[in-house]
Amino acid sequence: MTTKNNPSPLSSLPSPLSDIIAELSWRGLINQTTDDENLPRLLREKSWTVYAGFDPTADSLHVGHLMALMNLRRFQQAGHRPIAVVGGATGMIGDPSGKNEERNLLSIEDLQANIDGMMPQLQRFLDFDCGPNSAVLANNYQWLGRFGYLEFLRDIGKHVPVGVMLAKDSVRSRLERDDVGMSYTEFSYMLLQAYDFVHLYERFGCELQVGGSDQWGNITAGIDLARRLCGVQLYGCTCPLLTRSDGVKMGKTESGAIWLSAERTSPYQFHQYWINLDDADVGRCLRFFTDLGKEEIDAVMADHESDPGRRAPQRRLAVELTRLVHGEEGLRSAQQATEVLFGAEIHDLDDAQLAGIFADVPSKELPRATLDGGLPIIEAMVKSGLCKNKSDARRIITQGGAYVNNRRIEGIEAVLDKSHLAGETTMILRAGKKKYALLRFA
RNA sequence: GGGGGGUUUCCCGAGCGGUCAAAGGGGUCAGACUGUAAAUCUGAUGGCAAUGCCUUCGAAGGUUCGAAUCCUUCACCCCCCA
Repeated sequence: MTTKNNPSPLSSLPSPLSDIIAELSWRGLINQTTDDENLPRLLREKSWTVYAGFDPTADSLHVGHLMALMNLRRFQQAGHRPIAVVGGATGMIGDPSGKNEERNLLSIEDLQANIDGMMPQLQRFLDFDCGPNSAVLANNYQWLGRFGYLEFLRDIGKHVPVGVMLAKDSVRSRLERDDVGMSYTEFSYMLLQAYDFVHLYERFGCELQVGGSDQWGNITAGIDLARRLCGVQLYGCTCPLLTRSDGVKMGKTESGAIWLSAERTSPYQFHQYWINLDDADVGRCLRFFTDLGKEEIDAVMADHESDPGRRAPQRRLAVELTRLVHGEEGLRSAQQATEVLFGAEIHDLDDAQLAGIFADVPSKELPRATLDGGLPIIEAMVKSGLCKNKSDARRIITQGGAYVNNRRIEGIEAVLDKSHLAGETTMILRAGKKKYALLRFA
């Protein structure tokens, strides 16, 4: 996160207790609920407390977490109270749901670092100062950490039939495989999450848990436990797993996940990811990830039909999401870099533009003297990080994919000198259509 | 315990003494067309001081002028009979 803690305004709140299920439903955000019949009505009758959990598997959230986060946010906008739970305890165990092999345990230090990284990100999406439905941020280590093993077995484990646990998808799919197994530790994971739900019910009156479709088993485990332990009926609601039209998990690229932290994925890269989204996916993403209403999304998509070349929905999506995740500042720098890089041939850059670009686009600094004798283009491509070695650079140049300041370089013998500087000290290299890097000669 | 099959370049998968940096496909990358889209077409896809040199075909040795290909040992995987 580049900018401060000002979650974008929730002032445009729909009137309290609008029909949240209907809202999620037209957005395509409901995979299943535990009570299709009554939940919509119940959620209109009073303000609920709703929770979603996030295990600290990395020091940043990524696009894959966005759905659940936006869900919590929408519940808050609809007048409910969201609780974002960081899995300080559950993260120590590892959720087997959706995983096809046993995971390595994280060290306590790593876990803490991950929690520290995720907390402020979670805060961006929710409003912590809006009266009775102000968001709550919690760490389940606070209540799970103090449990003794025997105590847990007596108080919690006694109420959970193993038959039911074995029937859960997350367990069954693992047991059916003969190449991997499942440890007792991971098997127990669902009990911890089940108890989370019970605890949040007792402590905050939380009656609804939301999450991805892979969380269904864990959510229903919590509901069962609450029924046995407290004699109450809790509810669950899952959203679909988000994949792109080509089957790849949304937010995954060749080079890894798209993160929400500016250190891992710069605002520019983040912005670019959405700009480059397939036409086939962009409509869904607008519904999933933005606060835009139905009319507005329909309008943008209609615009796209009549003039696809403008790629209005991708641009709109990129703007909305970059602003939400990186703030106005991050958005501005991403847009500025985009404008310069994807514009025409680059001649003169002013300092303001440079500052914006340098923050975000991969850049390398080289001694100014490098230019005196001339810098072979092959070397420049490698030094900038655009090409992984000289053969690679040769290939790209030969095939016509190398550009300096948006002007194609012809011939692998080309040598760069001061005349190639786009500004005082900077050259803009490009490999292919959209991979940029800056070289600064200081 | 006995018998058989396998391990190949990012992945799948051919090759079974020289013509093998290794077919084919997938992926990836670049180009053309477009729209920083998709589809399609074209090309590239071990490295380097580059018409040559070096490293690669599970690991280590060996045979040979020459080994991914043959032999030996080891490791891992699969199948069949116990």
